Amino acid sequence: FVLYLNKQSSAFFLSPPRIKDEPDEDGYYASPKEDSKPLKRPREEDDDEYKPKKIKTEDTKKSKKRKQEEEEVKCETKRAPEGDNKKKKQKKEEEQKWKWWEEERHPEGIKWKFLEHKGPVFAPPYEPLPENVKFYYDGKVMKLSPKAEEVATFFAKMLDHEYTTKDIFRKNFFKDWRKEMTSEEKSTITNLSKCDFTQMSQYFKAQTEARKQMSKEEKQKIKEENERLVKEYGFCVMDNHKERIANFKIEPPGLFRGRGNHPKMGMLKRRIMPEDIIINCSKDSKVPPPPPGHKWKEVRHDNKVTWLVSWTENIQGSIKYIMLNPSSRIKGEKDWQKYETARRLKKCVDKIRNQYREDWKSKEMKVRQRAVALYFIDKLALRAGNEKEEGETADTVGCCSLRVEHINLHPELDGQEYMVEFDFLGKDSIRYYNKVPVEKRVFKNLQLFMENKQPEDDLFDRLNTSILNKHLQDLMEGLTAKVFRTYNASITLQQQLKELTTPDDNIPAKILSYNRANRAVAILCNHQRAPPKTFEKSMMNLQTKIDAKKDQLADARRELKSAKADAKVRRDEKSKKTVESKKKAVQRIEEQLMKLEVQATDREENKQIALSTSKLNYLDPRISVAW
DNA sequence: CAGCGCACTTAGGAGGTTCTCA
DNA sequence: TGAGAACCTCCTAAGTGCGCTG
Repeated sequence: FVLYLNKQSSAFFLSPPRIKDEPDEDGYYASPKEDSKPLKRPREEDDDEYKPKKIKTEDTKKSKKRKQEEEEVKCETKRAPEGDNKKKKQKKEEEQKWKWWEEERHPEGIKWKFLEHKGPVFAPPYEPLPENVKFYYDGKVMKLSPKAEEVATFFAKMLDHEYTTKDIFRKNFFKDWRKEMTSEEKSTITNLSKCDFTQMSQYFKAQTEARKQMSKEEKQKIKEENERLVKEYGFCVMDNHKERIANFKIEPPGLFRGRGNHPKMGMLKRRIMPEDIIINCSKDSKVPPPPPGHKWKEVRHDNKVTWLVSWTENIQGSIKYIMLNPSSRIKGEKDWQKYETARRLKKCVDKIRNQYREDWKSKEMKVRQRAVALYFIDKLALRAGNEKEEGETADTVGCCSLRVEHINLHPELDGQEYMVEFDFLGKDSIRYYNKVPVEKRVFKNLQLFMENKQPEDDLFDRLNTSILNKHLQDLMEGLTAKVFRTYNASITLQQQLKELTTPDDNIPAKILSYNRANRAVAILCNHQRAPPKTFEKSMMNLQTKIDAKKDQLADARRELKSAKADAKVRRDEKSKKTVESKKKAVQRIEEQLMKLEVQATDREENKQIALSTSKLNYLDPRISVAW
């Protein structure tokens, strides 16, 4: 079953249950028996460590003992006298007793004690085009300076992409390209439309093709070379453990590809040099040397953060980081904490729901807006919706940043009362479109919030994420808007799995059920994907197969019928046997048909839905394991 | 309490690799 | 065995949320 889960969540299967991982009163996270044993994480300094194949289980006695100890800690906490400060202090002490596999936990805020790494891998230097690949301006051959040529190749490589037809993209690109030109080039090249990149484009296409056509040995060689690079730079040592680094390669230069309608699309992402790089490692480690003839921007020793390398990117001026792989302790632990917070929310979510329902009646506008927004976040799993700088990014919104133009109120629609129609672009400019019936009070409140406002005005003008999260913090320690998404995603999976699966289903049916449960979550979270380019065709192929199977089935049935009739007349062993084999054939074909139909359903339902994001980030893996 | 910087999580697309089935 | 589908990994953009400052 582990195969159905993304490998990147694998840290979970290896993490010892530090507090009781037992089902609560509703059977939430009911674990199989084996699950209660602590699982040992192989810690040899092994090249394969990041994808451990064997999971050793610790001996049961020891685990029982540990469990008892943890239980005692818990009980003590429970018996502890009330009083916030004391409670908090005790909680901190309790936290300090937790272990990440027989290890001391760091004091709060400290992320590591020792960190050593080899530094980043820089993008390969630019290789000038061969002489025979020409660039034409206004129909005439033109030899570009290396710098201008490099930037031109970025554009040429994207020529087939829709991006290069967009006005903003072209404008931004041309502006930044001109900055890289010599004054001579600048005076000649004044119009992008007169630039002919086709030879460059063809050259790169030929290269891609050649790469595809390479022999097995050559491909193997490249693969080995990559593996060597990973071996050398892809790992670091953090607190006695060798850990895999997620992105040890510095992003190569290129043209910025924003998502959606991004005002900066096409701008030049400049090459990152060692002089841009900040190295973070521990004082007592071997500091990675900068490339010969270069210097780092800075070397620091900050153990309150998890990153190894950072630099400032030139498009938005934001900081980029090199951090560890999801299989690392530091990421896995954080991930686990996230799901534990979601589990804590489960315990008080009813109270919170009652509270926000009460708040819909509040005399204070601010409180009402907060309550309605929270209702949306809870019911529809919307994102928080931080403010963003206007004109710097694509125009997308979340809950708190919804504008009047993003919703439509229908007192009645499709035979239902109090319908709200949402239509806005969310993260990554993915459209959120949904029609939902809401409670009358919510509907009336929305009417109130929209009164005397322009379409481009904020729906929740007295609210932002910081106000909302401060309120949530008061309701439960560690509660923020995003916790609702995690909680509702995981609980939906659990409920759907329970509802959709029957123990005696066959395997394809169970897979379909699991995918359907996963799909319910993906729909809730609005995780979409572009339908595969060959979707229609592949669907048609499948349908042809199904039709053929159906014909085959009809034939087989007919044959069975005639065999039966035959057997009735002849009454001999041979004809009886024929009937039996024909029967089996019908059965087999029926099964095959069923399998195909299940496949078709699964694929059709999955056309525009991406299951991976929820699997990776929202579904507590323990639910899947338990199922 | 606004505004900003920083750190970290969540996201879809591209493109390569592996699997499946006729 | 080969084509096409499915899957996986990498890449990097785009979110969330916290803490500091004035």
